[in-house]
Amino acid sequence: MSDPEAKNLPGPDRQLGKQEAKSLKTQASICQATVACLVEHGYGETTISRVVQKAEVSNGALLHHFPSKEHLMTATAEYLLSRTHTRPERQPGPGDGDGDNLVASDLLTNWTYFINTPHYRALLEILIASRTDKKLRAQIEDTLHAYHAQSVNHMMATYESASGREEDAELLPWMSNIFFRGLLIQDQYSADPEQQRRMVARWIEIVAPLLRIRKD
Amino acid sequence: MSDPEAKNLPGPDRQLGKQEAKSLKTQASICQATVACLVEHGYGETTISRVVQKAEVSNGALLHHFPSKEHLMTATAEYLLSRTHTRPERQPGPGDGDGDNLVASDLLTNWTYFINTPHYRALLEILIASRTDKKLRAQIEDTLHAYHAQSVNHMMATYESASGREEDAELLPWMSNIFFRGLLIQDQYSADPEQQRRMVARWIEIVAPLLRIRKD
DNA sequence: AATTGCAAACCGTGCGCTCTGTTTTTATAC
DNA sequence: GTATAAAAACAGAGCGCACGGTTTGCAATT
Repeated sequence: MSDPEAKNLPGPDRQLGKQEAKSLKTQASICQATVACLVEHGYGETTISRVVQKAEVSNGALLHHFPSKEHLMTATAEYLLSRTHTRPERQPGPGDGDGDNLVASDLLTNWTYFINTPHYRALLEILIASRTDKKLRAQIEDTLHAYHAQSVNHMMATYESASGREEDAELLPWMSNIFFRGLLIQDQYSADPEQQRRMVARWIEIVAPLLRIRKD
Repeated sequence: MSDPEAKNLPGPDRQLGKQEAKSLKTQASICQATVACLVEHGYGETTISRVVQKAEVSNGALLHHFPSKEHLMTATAEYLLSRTHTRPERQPGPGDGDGDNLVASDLLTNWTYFINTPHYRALLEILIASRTDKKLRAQIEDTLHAYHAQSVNHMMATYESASGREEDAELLPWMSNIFFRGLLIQDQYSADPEQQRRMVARWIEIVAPLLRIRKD
């Protein structure tokens, strides 16, 4: 039983005792359950008792870690964003020689592996709810603004304008995000995946020639 | 808004007695109050009691006309759609000679006087809620599908492709709608109206050359 | 007389949240 | 090492409240 658990790992991971480890584990499983409920039932029907059931923890456990529903949602949003910041990097295919195809495949990757995913759907549920739920918004808006700023910075570091307009480098990627988001909302009630794919393709076809990947 | 024991008169305006007139008036004021609540508080916080308070009617009156919250929302959606189908027709300005400007001004009109309005925001609230609220969706999806079909028809009757692709006539106006919708959702938590205006302008600038107004 | 339009008290349910108790871990004294 | 206390991690019954919806009553209209 003599376990000197003082494994001084260098870096951000400190020595974490048994309690801390278990705590983090349950928190993670609660957040995952929240994500699942958001995807399956939407924000309005995501109740604490449902999350508790899904995560197979007790009511008390959840409220112990997240003292209110807003805290739970904020934590879940941060959980999602932390798993999201490491976007899948563009994998240049064999035939991607010129800049157009690079941008196009990057945008398509963004849609396929970043936006059109359960994780992003869950995040979008929280996002949409936070527009009108004032208590939630008060809790979460700092997180969302930070994410927004980071996204914009990432875009401007990745792209530059190929159309002769400097502003396009910031505008067009962000507009793509907005369009993709609109698609995600749209498709639920007029579900035609083929039409959706065509719209994504057309959008990329239009926007890609106006951008190129920044070299430096 | 169904009329159970209709007098089966051919004309749209029938003789309506005092009760019927009062009934319609109350229904309209309830729907207007619902719209106001949706815009101000969102779907989740739009409760029956709040609508009752706003409309200055009694609880019983509301539930008499709309036997459930879903019925109320469906009726409100139909109310909004009926006021919306008569979109403001394009008013060609003095300098709108060529087709590009016609399409551009049409799209801008669509954004300014149709989408970026309280009415459309309210409709969008119902739309978004109906994705995940199953009871609401069961009530309302026929209405929404009919609206969707009508919108597409209207588009295809209005525009034709100027890019050499037939599909653009259907695709691009619909993509504009989706983009505008995404903007509407976006702006609430990263409110920058100037940026919003720039995005609308840029999108129109990109899309307008690919379309032209159908002549026949 | 019968129906409709409306008023308002009332009720059942489910939600977020509190409260109390129990077990497990950790810090401290010996 | 052992004893002990403090604290943290749960578990679960239960509470207050607001919401959607029901019921009853009544006056105006037909």
